[in-house]
Amino acid sequence: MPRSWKSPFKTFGHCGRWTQPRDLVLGFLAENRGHWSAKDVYASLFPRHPQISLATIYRTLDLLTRMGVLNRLAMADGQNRYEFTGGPAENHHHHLICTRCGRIMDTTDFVDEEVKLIQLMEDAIKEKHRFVIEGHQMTFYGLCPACQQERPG
Amino acid sequence: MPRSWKSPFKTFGHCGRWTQPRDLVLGFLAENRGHWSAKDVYASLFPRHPQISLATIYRTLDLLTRMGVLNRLAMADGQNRYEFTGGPAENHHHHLICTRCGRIMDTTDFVDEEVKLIQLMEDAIKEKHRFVIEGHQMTFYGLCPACQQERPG
DNA sequence: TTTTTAATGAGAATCATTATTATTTTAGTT
DNA sequence: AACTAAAATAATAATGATTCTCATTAAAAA
Repeated sequence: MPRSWKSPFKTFGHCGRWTQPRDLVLGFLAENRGHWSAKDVYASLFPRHPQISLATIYRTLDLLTRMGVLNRLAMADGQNRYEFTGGPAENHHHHLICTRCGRIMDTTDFVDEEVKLIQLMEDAIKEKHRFVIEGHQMTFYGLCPACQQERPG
Repeated sequence: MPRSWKSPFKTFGHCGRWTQPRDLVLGFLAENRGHWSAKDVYASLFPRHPQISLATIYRTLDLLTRMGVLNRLAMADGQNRYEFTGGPAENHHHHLICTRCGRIMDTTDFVDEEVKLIQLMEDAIKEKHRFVIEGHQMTFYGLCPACQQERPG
């Protein structure tokens, strides 16, 4: 029986079989840039695809992360969140996390300067700690605009 | 009844009542610099203080984090880890996390340059995103020396 | 010492994630 | 298009970290 769906994402590297659930999960994350939990993805797919199981969402998010297509963010509340990695151009950004409401914002400020410094740091770390670096993350913690109002001085 | 223990940590700011479990938890983290999970702390205290409950460890780690005495690290495996914040001098470091075995190493390379850049970034972020920054974290992911040997190619 | 009330211990409950297993699909082959 | 072997899935149980509940204990103040 022929498939009833077409994938625009089959060009990704080897990942076993490309199935409809995998396609839907990746499609959601590629088309909705942001930082999504497994439950977010599940809830977004549920109306049109109620048969897809939460376990499959987890498996797929893990697979796509291992493939480098998604980026996993460990949050202090114990939920992981995932974001579409994108091409090299849009790839490089960092996060602002509100310590009050948990909101995550992206920032791309001073990327050029940062890339230069990171390069220096990575070389030094490789030399000194014999640690081979594959990636890095910068996270700023503080208060988002909405929460600044609500917290007493 | 007089207390049977003396705290060297009573100088910390307001935190309600300073109790023996709180003292023991803080004592452990202050004297054993590293990145410890709640269970690590529980296991370390158990031999001499088996009556202290895991729930109290969690409550205390959270309290000390909110006080700024500890720093909470969210790990991808869903476990939080805690480190003693220390004074301003030793305060500033970042983490190397091995993506294979989970080992965490500290690094203090290029702190001066990094502090300068971070200051620029924070100002820009405050201006542009109206986000008030209280702290930041840099994390490098890669392979620790031991795991470089074991991973093929 | 008495009193007030925050903090604790024990264990149940919750929440995110992973494992199990029978069934369904994919993708390659006729 | 049908056949087949292996991979992936759905459903649900199991796990593991963390939080909650509540009766009891202990800290700090009077």
